[in-house]
Amino acid sequence: MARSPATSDVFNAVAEARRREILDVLITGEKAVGAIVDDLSMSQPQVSKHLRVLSEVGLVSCRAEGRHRLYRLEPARLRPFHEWLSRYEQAWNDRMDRVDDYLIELQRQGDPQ
Amino acid sequence: MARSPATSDVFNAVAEARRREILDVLITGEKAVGAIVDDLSMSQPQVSKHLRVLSEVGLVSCRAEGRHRLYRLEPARLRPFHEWLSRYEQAWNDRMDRVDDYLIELQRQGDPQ
DNA sequence: TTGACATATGTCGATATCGGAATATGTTGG
DNA sequence: CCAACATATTCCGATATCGACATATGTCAA
Repeated sequence: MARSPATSDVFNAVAEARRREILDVLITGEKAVGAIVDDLSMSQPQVSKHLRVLSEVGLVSCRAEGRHRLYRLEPARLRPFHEWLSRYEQAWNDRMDRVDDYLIELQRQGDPQ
Repeated sequence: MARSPATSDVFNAVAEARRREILDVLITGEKAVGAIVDDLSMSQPQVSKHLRVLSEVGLVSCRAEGRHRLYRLEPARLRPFHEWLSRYEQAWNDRMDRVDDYLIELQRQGDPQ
């Protein structure tokens, strides 16, 4: 057997740094593909392909305006994400209560990379 | 050229469903590898490998107890995640304000998968 | 219609990744 | 030391994915 599907869920879509960059650019509002290409330094096909992935997952939506295609962030789709994270908030807080431990831990861990 | 590194950051570590399952299991507290193997239905080597990835990113820590190795969640490492998400909260809220639009949108979008 | 512009799609090579099976390392108790 | 157990590592084939390049599709303007 091999790898499981992959790019088909929000988690994987967001896992790619380039795609996060695109989402970041779209925070300010609707943008055409060309505008994104200019903002970031990526080839146009790349941007289009990444937009496709983001689109398939619903993280962005698209609207035609003349010969341009305006892509727009769909923040609602980040919800699964948010919900998943919140399940860990409690564990997080439990640790945070013991501030000393937390600080010691940060020190001990350092930056794993 | 080819794909960029990958498994080396929190986003990618969490992108894999199996790894999320492991994290879920660890929410309740420290567990040995064998216990995780039992809880989920994964082979022991798989679990060990995924734990390695999670460990390299700092999402779990490990402590030896006899011949067992107890893995523990490190929720603090989810912070980058949380911060990234919060950048989108505003965009999210802006949309939520217009409740009608939101509902219509949910309807229009359906579930992309 | 034609040509210019905007975007999408297809192909390709290099590499990463997953899961499975076998095996290596490490630890404990007798 | 040895056997049994717990976990880690290595090797493998199958497949996904990325980025680069070339090309197809689509839309406007004259």
